Amino acid sequence: MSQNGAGVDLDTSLGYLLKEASSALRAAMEEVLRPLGMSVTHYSCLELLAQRPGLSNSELARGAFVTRQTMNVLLQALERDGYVTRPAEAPVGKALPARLTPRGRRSLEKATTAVRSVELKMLAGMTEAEQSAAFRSLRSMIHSLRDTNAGP
Amino acid sequence: MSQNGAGVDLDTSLGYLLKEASSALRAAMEEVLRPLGMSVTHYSCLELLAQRPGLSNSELARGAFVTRQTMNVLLQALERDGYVTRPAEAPVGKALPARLTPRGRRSLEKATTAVRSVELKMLAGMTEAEQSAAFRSLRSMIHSLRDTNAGP
DNA sequence: TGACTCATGTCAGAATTCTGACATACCTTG
DNA sequence: CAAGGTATGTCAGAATTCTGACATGAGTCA
Repeated sequence: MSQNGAGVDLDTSLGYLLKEASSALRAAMEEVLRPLGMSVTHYSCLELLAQRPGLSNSELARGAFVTRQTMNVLLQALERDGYVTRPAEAPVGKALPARLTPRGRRSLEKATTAVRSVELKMLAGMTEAEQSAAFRSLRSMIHSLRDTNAGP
Repeated sequence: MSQNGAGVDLDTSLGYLLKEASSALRAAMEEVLRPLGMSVTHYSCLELLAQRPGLSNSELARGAFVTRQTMNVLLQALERDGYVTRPAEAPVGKALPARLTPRGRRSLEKATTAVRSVELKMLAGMTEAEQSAAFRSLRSMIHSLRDTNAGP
């Protein structure tokens, strides 16, 4: 085990561990959201709108790490089901600012409770200092990976 | 900004940061693997086989965080194109141990070089101690999230 | 003013991944 | 030994997500 020195060695690869953790988190979130009939992207969209009302479709897409097109499909469904409202015309440009309806806010409440339990479980076993260290590490990774090829 | 105390607050959520980092890593890997005509799952499969020859389809699926069915589709393509070989009959049970062909090994070499550059870029700006801390943090998160509902 | 660039919303089709289901093989338990 | 439980490979269809493309609105610059 862990004999290969030339490769990337999955056992000691931070990238692999990152994917593993992310996968575990996603699975845990899906598990608690399924009883509420909500997907992770679905929840992410509502949570983003709760914290930053008026985000456009494209901004929501970036915040949820999906494409504009995917978020558009979701937003249309959320709008049709009365969780979200968008003006018929753009106040400026083409961007339509989306907002939660009372129904959307109510739906989000339960989901937030469920998701927070997952987040707490994930943080269990880590001291405050370790959590800070994790936070800094992830921020550093994200920063280093940004603009992979920003050459001339 | 960060005014909401009731929600999960994306700006301070380790879960959100985890997803962001994972997303950035995946994008960076896709970028360097695309010129080689290889997807991330494609690469993951080859890397797994290089480090643990004889893994079965199901084991590869778990290692690459996809379903058996998805990995099966990939494996059949890899076998058809001569990157991987599997015996016609299972030596024991139903599991077919897969192995890299010389061609598969050669293909993996270039990919590994590309992926390692991404991993190094991701680690840039972190001290050895910080890397260790990140490693421990991620391990802790994974452990805490395992077996969410293992109750009776 | 006019040409150019960039971001956005949206439609349509393709590609990928997943869920459901079935048959088979091993292992445990009584 | 028989029965139940678990794991595997695989097929088929559904659902999700992505890529490609187009038109529109706003800002930039000569």
